[in-house]
Amino acid sequence: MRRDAELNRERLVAAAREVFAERGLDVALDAVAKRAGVSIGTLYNRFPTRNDLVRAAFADSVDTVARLGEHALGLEDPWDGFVYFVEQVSQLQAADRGYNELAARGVPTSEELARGYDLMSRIVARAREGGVLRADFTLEDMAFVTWSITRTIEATAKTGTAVWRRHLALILDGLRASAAHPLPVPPLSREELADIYRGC
Amino acid sequence: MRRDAELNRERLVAAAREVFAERGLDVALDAVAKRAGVSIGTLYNRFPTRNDLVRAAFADSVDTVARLGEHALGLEDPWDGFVYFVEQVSQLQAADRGYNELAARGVPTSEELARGYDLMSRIVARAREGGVLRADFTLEDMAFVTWSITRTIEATAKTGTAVWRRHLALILDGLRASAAHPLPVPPLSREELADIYRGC
DNA sequence: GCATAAGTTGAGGACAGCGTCAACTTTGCT
DNA sequence: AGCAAAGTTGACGCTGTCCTCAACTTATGC
Repeated sequence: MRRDAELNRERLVAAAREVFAERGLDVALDAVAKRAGVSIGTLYNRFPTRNDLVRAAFADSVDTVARLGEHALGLEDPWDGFVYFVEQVSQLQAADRGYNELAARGVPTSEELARGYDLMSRIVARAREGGVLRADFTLEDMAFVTWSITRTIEATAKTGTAVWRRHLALILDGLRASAAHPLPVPPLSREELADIYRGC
Repeated sequence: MRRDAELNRERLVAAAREVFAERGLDVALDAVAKRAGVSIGTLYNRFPTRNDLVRAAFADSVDTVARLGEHALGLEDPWDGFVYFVEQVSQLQAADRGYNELAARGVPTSEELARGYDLMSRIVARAREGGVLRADFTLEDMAFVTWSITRTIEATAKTGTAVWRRHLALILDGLRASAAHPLPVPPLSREELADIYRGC
């Protein structure tokens, strides 16, 4: 790739990060091109679909989450690890509208999801086996947590305080083994969830 | 109002109900006009803004919810009443995409909200005083419940089973007094919530 | 039955976002 | 320096939705 092309690519990704964070994933792409100081044609040349751009813009968020997951697994108490992970990810979502929307809708690619799946799977399993997380809670149920927080962050974005923390605390209280009452319906299957995130 | 005008009005409202239920509140309005068998001009003549149409279309949903609320208050056990109400409203949401979106965004009018507020207020207070609903749960916290379910219904709409029931059960488990751990942040104030639903 | 107010119609202007492509500019190799 | 390949540009056509309004149709009271 030519040097100027590489530079423009970087500018575009940086601009996309900013614009997505401020205005969400559905912004008009000219806004990104404009902020990058590059023509719309160049944007399309480099990123033929909006998704290509989204993926590029959030590539390092994926890394961040992976790091958070590793750290969570490093904490001695499994429940603390679980809580830590959920809280930190929610924090990321609260700070970045684009990332929040991404968490709600899912990325239309399974590549990096697989990585996150494995990590979360371990965090959940460990917490469950530790005995504090309720026994009937599955990895797929994490989607409920994410979706919930996602919506509350969205709705309360303009509020001064981080009210989502209150919501999250209420949710977590329902996930403790000590709070558990029988659940009426089986969890989503892995395929169902994958379909949802893929948009089928 | 002339007889034909009245008829067209009814047709439009009926069409709006159907179309909103199927495709959400953001459908192109020609779709509604078309289904009503009426020209787009007539639609705009009768309902100058989209909101006017939405309000008309969901007028009786508001009544339904009121009836559910009354019934909930009639149940002897306060907690059962609370659960009944939340479940039934969620059911309505699951059956009608438009209503689900309405619950998520709020109606840009405070008229009928006031009525719902009063009713929910009583349901929540009674359950709290009954001792099963946690003492630190406020009316405003109900928004968290609604938002959560709203999102899950949306995401899992194409799924065969009513997975939202599982999500709701998890939520409810966190609302019991026996599950309560201290909450980190004060609830939304009534004004904050009103602003959110009004879209400020 | 006729006049007139009430109501309807749908073509069309305004707008916003998408994505393309032929003409132009820049890079970097020789 | 010269040149081919790589890259950039932005005006433009397309699509979809909104909303209006001048011309037309219909209901109703007399």
